[in-house]
Amino acid sequence: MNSSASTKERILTAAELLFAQRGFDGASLRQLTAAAGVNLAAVNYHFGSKDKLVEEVFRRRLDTLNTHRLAALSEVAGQPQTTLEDVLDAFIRPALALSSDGSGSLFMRVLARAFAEHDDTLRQFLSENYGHVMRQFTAEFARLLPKLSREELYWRIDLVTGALTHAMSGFGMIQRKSGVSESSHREQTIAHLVRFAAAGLSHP
Amino acid sequence: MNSSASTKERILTAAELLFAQRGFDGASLRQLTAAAGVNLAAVNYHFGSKDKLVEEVFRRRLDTLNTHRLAALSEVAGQPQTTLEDVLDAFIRPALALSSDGSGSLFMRVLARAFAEHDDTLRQFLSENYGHVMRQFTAEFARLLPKLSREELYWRIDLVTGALTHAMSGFGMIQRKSGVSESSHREQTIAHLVRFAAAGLSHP
DNA sequence: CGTATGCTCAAACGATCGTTTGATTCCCTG
DNA sequence: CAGGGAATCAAACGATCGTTTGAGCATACG
Repeated sequence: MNSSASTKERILTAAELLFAQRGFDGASLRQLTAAAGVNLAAVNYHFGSKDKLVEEVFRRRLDTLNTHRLAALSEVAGQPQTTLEDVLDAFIRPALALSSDGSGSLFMRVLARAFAEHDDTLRQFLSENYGHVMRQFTAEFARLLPKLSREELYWRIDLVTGALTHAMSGFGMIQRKSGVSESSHREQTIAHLVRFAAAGLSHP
Repeated sequence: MNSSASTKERILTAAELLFAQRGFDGASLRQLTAAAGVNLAAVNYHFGSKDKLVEEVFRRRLDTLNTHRLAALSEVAGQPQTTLEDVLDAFIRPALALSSDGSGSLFMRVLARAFAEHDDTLRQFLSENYGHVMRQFTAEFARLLPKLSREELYWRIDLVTGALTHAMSGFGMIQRKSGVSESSHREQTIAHLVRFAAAGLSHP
């Protein structure tokens, strides 16, 4: 099937699918390696352990996602004419671009699971490797919403994060009407999410 | 009968804690029964299986939660002077009352896990026992937001649901300042969530 | 050609899982 | 007080888990 791809890539792709469908505990290495068409021992050979494989699944997607997010943010951050919607667009658009890129949509489901799991090891891994992204966006939100107290801002960002994670984890299931192109459907979705988040962040 | 109810209750309480901490798959019946101080076989004796136990954990909380939500909704639904904030209060207040009631706060974490898991069996169970509540609230939202299309309304309700689930699942972790009573802290939290949800639902 | 190296393979490891069993204890009722 | 169903118990069941092993295969280099 995908015999052209490397063994590591096939494992990562199959892991992303099964982790999204059955969770990290629910997906066994035997199901996983069978779906990838590789030997059972290949996971421990190439990744060391199942936990390391989980981290690699995150790393592969988050590296590109955060690069795109920071690139988009750097184009609007600190500039006087920048609006709240611009910053939110920089945060949301790369995630939805990932969702529409082949199997990447499954990754948002995996990310939503990681949020629901309150596993300390996984949270620490995510915080260490990608906390700086949220910090940069938070700083820009604080600049654009100077009337909000720090506590109030954190509250609203947390609520927006929950809404966006919830929505984007189910994005693959939202059927677009026939006659509407993929890109225009995505643009509509981005507009929905950006307006909702802007209203939730900036309401009096 | 009384001693069996005690055993059942202790199992349910321990299950709620461990399901919130480690997930449905992650929490084993041996950890669970040890924490409850009962024999391993007690789960299968009283509930039939682990899956039935999971359903009972949901049923115990959702029965009272839904009753309180519908009771609060019936006091404001359909009346001309009712505001969007009133309906949201009827939805949010019972959930936070549950959260501050002893170990009930853990249940919101369990509920957040159930949302993240896309398990069909669990979703069907929740839909059967929970669906009519959301339908009644949705009807009232539609009445108060007549300018929104059906599709747009569903979008916003889904986003609000994600935000509230995310926030309330972490409610137990939010430290209230010293000198602030439990009830006033809860009132502040309710006010935060209601205003955020109202802004997200009703923005132009 | 010979051999070293990276990779794949079937097989087995010990641990833990949910569930079942059969004996034993408890408690209510006649 | 005696009998019987409900509840609890230790123990074991088969299945499945993540991981390890050591032999076998491939390709590249001296």
